[in-house]
Amino acid sequence: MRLTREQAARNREAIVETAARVFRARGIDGVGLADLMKEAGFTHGGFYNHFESKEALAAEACGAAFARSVGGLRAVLEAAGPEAGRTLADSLQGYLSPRHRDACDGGCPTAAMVSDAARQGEPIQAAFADGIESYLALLAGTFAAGVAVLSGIIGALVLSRAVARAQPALSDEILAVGRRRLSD
Amino acid sequence: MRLTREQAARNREAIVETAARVFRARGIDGVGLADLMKEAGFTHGGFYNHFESKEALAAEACGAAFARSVGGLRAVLEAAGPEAGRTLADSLQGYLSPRHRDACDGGCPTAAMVSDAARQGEPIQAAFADGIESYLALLAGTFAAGVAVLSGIIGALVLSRAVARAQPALSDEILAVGRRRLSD
DNA sequence: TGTACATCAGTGAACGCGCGTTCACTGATGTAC
DNA sequence: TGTACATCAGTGAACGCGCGTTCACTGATGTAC
Repeated sequence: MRLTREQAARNREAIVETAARVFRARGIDGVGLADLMKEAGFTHGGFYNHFESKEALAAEACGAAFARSVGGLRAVLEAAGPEAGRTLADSLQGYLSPRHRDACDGGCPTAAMVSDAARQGEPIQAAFADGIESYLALLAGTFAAGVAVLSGIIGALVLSRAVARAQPALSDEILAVGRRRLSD
Repeated sequence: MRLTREQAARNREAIVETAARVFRARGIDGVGLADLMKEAGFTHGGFYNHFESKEALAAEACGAAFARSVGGLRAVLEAAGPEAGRTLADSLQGYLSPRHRDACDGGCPTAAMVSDAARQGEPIQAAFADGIESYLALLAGTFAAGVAVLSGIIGALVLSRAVARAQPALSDEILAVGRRRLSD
């Protein structure tokens, strides 16, 4: 049953991508390795052929989620690739859209996992710190301006998600106010 | 071993208060009922004498945490009780202090549990919605102004917590920028 | 007011289940000759 | 280039453990007479 090195690497990557998705949707502690491996198309026994521990995978998955997310923002700013027509303003409006609110698994890793991150150890928080620093550097000219924008949109998004099931109208209003503030 | 009604009510309250504390610190899914009951001073078998399920307790504990938190803010605004000397500005500065960042268990329940809340069902999100609406109503004259203030401070606090263990200096800077913005 | 009994908040053991992790095994790939 | 063997990414069962929840039991409180 031994696979080619290329296939093994592809399988490993599939596990990381799956983890990046399900950890955002259900939380790092909310997903078991058996479930995760099944979702990636494997049995769970093989997990330790690729990763030292669940925490190691989680750190890598957070890193991958941030890399993709930061890459998307960078593409918009450079007006390159498939994002050529989009502006930063479009991206920020999209960030505070009901669509993004309702799709944690492909969205901003910070918004999806902040309170998890606060309880995790150094390896996972390091992935967050790298990602957040990249955002801050890209978002505005100064550190302070970056913090202002990032805190505002993340705060509004997490608030809207925290009340979405109980008070959908309140959730929508919070997003709408956030979007309106961005265009000032 | 039957207790007086008063004692039973006090014990129940102790469980709720303990839950409000440990759920904020370690997450709702991060604490088991056995641990929680032990911390409150009981064996875990008696849990179901007081609550229908862990989720029911969690909803009540979130409600209690919000009630205390909102009550504190209201006391400041009315300049009443032991908070008579504090201003709203003091409170907001304190919200973005390293002290509040490092003490999830007694602090703002929204900041401590937002990403948990996003994954929970209606009963828990209802407690969040009530709490957040109270904050919005108290914080500023208009709904939009309330959303702006609340998103900004919650966003900054959760960001600072997510990177605190990996990059303490970055965490401090995020808080400092947040505080500076408040005094503009 | 005093007695007899039902109530119920505790205790502690147990339930089935899923968790992260380990392990013996398989068999095609990769390597050494 | 062909053959023999070591490597290792898979499989599937098992490990001890803690989870939420249930239950039989205890004995002081609360209630009915």
